[in-house]
Amino acid sequence: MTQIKVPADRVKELGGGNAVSTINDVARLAGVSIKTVSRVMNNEPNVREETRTKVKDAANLLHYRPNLLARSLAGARSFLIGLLYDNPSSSYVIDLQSGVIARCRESGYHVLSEPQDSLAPDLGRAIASLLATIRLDGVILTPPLCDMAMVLEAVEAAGVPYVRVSPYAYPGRSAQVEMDDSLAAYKMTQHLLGLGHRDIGFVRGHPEHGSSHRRYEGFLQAMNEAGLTPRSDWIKQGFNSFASGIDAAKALFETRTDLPTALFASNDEMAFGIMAYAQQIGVKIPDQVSVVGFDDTPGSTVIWPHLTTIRQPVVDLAYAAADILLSRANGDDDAPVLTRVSRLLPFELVQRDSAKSI
Amino acid sequence: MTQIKVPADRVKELGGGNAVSTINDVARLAGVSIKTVSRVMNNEPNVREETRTKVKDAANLLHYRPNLLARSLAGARSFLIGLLYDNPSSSYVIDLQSGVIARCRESGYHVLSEPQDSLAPDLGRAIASLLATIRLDGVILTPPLCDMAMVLEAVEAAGVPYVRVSPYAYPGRSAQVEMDDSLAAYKMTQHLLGLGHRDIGFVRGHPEHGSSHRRYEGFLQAMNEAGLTPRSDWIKQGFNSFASGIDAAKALFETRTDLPTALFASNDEMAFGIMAYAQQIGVKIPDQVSVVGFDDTPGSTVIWPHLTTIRQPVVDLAYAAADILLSRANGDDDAPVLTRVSRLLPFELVQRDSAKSI
DNA sequence: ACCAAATCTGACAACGCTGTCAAATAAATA
DNA sequence: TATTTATTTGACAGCGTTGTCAGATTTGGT
Repeated sequence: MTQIKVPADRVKELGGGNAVSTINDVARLAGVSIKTVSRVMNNEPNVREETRTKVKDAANLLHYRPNLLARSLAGARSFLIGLLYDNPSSSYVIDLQSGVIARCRESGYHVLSEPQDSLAPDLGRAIASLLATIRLDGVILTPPLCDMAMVLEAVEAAGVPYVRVSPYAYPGRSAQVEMDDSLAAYKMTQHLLGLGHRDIGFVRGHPEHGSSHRRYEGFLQAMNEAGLTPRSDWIKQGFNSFASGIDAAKALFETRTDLPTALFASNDEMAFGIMAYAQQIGVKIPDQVSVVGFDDTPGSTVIWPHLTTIRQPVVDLAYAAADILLSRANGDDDAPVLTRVSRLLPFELVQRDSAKSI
Repeated sequence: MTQIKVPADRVKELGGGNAVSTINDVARLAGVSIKTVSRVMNNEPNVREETRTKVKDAANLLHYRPNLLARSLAGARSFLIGLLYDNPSSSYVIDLQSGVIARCRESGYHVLSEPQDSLAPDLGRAIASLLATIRLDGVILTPPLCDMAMVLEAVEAAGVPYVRVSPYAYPGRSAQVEMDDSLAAYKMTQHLLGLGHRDIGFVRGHPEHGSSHRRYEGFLQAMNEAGLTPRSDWIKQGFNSFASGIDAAKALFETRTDLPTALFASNDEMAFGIMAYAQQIGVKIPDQVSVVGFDDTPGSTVIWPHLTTIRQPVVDLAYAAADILLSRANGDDDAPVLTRVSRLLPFELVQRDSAKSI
């Protein structure tokens, strides 16, 4: 296979040693021009098969890896994707990051993690500055950043393609990936109904969060379709935190007699709060009250009983987001339609032990 | 202040428009050479104050940001730090990442997050390849990667400075940051002792994990110093998982009569398992048995009662690791001593509700 | 065997910046 | 004032790639 006839010791001299070898080393060893090496490394057409193997062999011999920075500078692509986020839960961010990185690796891309302060007044400038400093091939925006005009404007002004994950503001303004929060809440409610529950309470999520409204809608719809009208004193406003779950539980359980048989919390954290409080005052879960959450955070298998909840496909969402960016960056550049694609990913209702039939 | 006399419309023509402006635009606008602009942007000495402001004004006017990629290619630094990790818990990784990013931002650096598969046989090659592709200015290695010979060799071969976070293998081989696991376990045990406990059990951590041994040592030392000999049937081997915590609890609580009054789990996850099982079989925590953990994972304030545990300064550790790298990269390049520095950071015993006095 | 059309290949100029070194200018000294 | 010395500036050559375009080679059709 190795068709190169070069004295073995020449290899070292050409860069096989400690220093990283460059395209020039490979070209010299293979006896071709650097441009041809470039063609081979980028799988470009119009290279004779014989030449191609010659170059590949030389590259392998020298452990040659094209320098990403040089490629970016010379070419149109930077092989860098930016992930902009602002702190939601750590597991959310990590899942997001895993998904993005997984997809990026498939295409030789790398990921720059750039947490931002969504409360900073100069957020727009910070992002503009970032994008001016590093010409990213794409940016992935997550809540709450993906719903902020300032952010969208900065990214658009820089002309960098972007995808939003689970956005709720400015629909249709960009490509996006999401799951159907409303349907998931609908299904969860149906699940509770199927378990025989009729007296179902709901703890609403943070009103600033788009998904909170969608989840509540899904709940209402399922109830309506079952011919049930939720009791208003069993609907509580929470703020997605453990503490607000406790508060909601306090209010809900005030009268120790007139209790709902099931409680649907708009996110896991609040469900944890409810369960903690219930345990404190001796309300048995799920025997007296079934509790379900939403998100499937790591805590849901730590708490006892394990929480029945909705698993968001965060990794997949992130993978899909990166995929949109990369298939645009690699393949058809002339597919502006892709810019506005929207992908809807399936969720999963994971049944554990915090809800049981009545 | 603005000493530039250029017709306003010229600004646009020079790059104030949509396109990102380059060092050439600034040089032209300021009426100096690009080298002088470079000097100003890098805060190099030997530039007249007048010239400096002239350049700065021009740069501001054009919203000029030096292109990181070009800087890397031309200069000796890449302004990129790599964070290599392999999945421990998501909160651990996120904390790590936050700390690294925080420090990097102070110096205009960016972070490449590069999860690795520590079980992959070609891990060394993967890392070598990464380092050949992107000339990183430094790499941060976390457990378990920081204890693998293959990894260290790859990084050393590439000649990239690196810092290890909480390593246990190959002491002294590199710069490192860590906390004193042994001392922390010692203090926690003393805390339990101070609460009046004498019958203390211990659930050991994963034997492959260096910190597991240190934590156990700290426990033993405190017990010894108190003149106590731990009962061997109250020492259980766990594997850092929730499930192994349950298993340990099962064994420990088998005889419902002869129970320890306190249980020290080598990590939070196992403590959660213990608490879950205890709750199941009706053992009251902390009334009958006090339980403490180690790590202060997010779950510890979700579980009820909230867990008394040791807070690892993960963010600070990561910050310190990046700091070592950056002070080397920026300041004294001729400080090879720095290469082997070791920083020990303080932990914190956080008292919550899962342990009470006897 | 000859010419046009494909198919390969290479020279060379970017990309945007930093490093080197020499030239120009200002300050200090005699 | 004439020199020497320190300070400030700029020209220019890279850094390791890709893009452009022209030249060389092969292929296909008579």
